[in-house]
Amino acid sequence: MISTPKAQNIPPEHADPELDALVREIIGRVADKWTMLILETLEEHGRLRFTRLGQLVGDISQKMLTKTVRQMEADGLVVRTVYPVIPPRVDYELTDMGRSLSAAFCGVWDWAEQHREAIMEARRVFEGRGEMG
Amino acid sequence: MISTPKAQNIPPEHADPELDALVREIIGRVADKWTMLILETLEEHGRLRFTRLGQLVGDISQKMLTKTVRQMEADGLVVRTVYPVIPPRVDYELTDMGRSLSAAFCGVWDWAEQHREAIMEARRVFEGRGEMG
DNA sequence: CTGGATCCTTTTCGATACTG
DNA sequence: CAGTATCGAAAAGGATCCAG
Repeated sequence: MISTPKAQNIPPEHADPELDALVREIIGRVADKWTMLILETLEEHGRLRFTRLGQLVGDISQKMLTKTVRQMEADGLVVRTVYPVIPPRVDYELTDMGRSLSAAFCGVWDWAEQHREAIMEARRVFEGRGEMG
Repeated sequence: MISTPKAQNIPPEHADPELDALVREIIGRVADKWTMLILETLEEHGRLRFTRLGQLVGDISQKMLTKTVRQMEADGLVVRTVYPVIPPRVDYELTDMGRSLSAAFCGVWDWAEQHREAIMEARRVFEGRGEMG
């Protein structure tokens, strides 16, 4: 690990180490492939059942779907509604906070779509220079 | 893995499976904790040397810093400048594309800062309900 | 100083089997 | 249907040593 000597000239607004650590932790959870995909799917399709959500997300294992959606529920991004019926039925839906995060991620999705060709080209150039494996 | 039967009513603009896969792959790479932190650090501080970049990013090992920054270079997000001096000096700087991605992520950083209290509260409530380990 | 190479631990993830 | 439990493969990540 790289040593951080004294954190010298940090601007006052970024000075609080605990707050910064919390924001980092949140980013670490939310800036996740599956979280983003599930967020987008629920934003687009609204309330969904477990299996249907998995189908629409795409290549996600049931294990990761369960885990991610639970974490999102714990963070207040989705609400989980269990119907006491047989066979069981569980619906997932974004909260207002979940929708606001989805909106915040819109810029990243747009960026990815708009720059996909430039990225492919950059990779070709990099490959051609013979660097990396 | 959850089976995706036929992908029935997908809107035409999201129909291309190859394009969608590519955008997904890009999201998978940029929606990464280290990538976001390095992006932010370079956006805020401008051109930086390897060690200094690591210090400013924070708790990152040299291995992950090297790996992430190489990947970002391959994708055209940063330029790496090697000075033929002893001891060696290598500078990292965002490209225009890197800066545009940083801008796209701004909304997510703002979201994390603005909702940190709501998230903590949601976690307390969830914990109190006794769900999850 | 900037990493590459190596070893080792931890975490992630998928596949499978099983339950209410 | 909506999970939980478990196993093993694979990837992420850290620590250390070494070279140009």
